Amino acid sequence: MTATADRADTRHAPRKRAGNGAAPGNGADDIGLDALVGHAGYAVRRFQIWIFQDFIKTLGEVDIRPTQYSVLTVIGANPGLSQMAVAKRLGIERARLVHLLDSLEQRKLVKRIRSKQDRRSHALHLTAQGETALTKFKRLAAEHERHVEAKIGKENRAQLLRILSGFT
Amino acid sequence: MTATADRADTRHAPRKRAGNGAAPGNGADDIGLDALVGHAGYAVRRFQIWIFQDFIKTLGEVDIRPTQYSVLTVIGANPGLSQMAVAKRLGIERARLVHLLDSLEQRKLVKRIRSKQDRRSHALHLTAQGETALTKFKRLAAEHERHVEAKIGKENRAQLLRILSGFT
DNA sequence: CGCCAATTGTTGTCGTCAACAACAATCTTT
DNA sequence: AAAGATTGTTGTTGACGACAACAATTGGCG
Repeated sequence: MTATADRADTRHAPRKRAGNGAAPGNGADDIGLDALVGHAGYAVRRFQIWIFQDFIKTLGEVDIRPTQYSVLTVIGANPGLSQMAVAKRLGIERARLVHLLDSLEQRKLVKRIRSKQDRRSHALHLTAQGETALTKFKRLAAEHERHVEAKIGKENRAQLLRILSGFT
Repeated sequence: MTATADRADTRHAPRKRAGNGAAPGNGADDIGLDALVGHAGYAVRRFQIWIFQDFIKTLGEVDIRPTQYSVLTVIGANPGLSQMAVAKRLGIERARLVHLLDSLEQRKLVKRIRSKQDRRSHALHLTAQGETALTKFKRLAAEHERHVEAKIGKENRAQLLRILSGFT
């Protein structure tokens, strides 16, 4: 399988840049993304990764991840909701919410109370400890939000929220 | 799932009915997100999920996912890159890129060629089949992009790209 | 030159997350 | 009462990111 010295020279197409010999030393700094630029999904994905990493880092001292935070705030604002309602509202699989709540309940932040009206469902509430913790989480989340402002600009962040307001 | 074009349910404060009786029948339509509104990360996450789902669905007939598409476009625009360079440029773990390329190479869209300059690295190229396939993928991706425009508005999409241009 | 560190691709593990499927308990409908 | 739907739960699958370890190869440096 060696040989093939001639290689037929497939020079018919790409007159782009970067020849044929892999450029490992290339620091990836001058690689053109070309067609990728102009794709909303790509930019949004990269931005979302950045935002989540900053959120996780900023709320790192309290060990709260974005999804956990969203669950806590929704329960805090609407005590007594069922797991189904929370899952539907946040776009989480109810199977996934089970594990999230297991963790939050173990940490004494949330409690599940069997509903008397519908004994299939659980009424979700914050514990007293959970309430005080949530206020701290919100303070840290606000700090994270300021990081976002510092990153893209206050005005741009406001426009972003306006543009995406339909997805909340 | 269902579109739910616009659902501006900006109801004010949710009566914190401390009732302990879970409301399972609640269609989650009138649950206040409260504190969650105003968090850039939440809006961006929901938007990104929507975008990816539309991308996957629109490119479903050719079975190409967003990450695969990004790899193909980068290789197509910069033939001969090493795996390391591609991984670094797209923010993908090089370990992850291995599997992506295994799949794309199996589908005869990409080929790895041992570099003569640095025999550790592979020069990545599109196959002839891969080139023609990519033009079709780009056509479908453009269609997806039009879906985004239809969803948030042409002007808003342009602003979004401008705001997030620093993350590409 | 020869040895040691770094790089590249690869394999493997672990944890997160979305999408499903199946199930018991419980409601709702008929 | 029987049939069907809903709720919470468990489990599986697959995409994805973060690491760690490894062989082959390259480059640096004495």
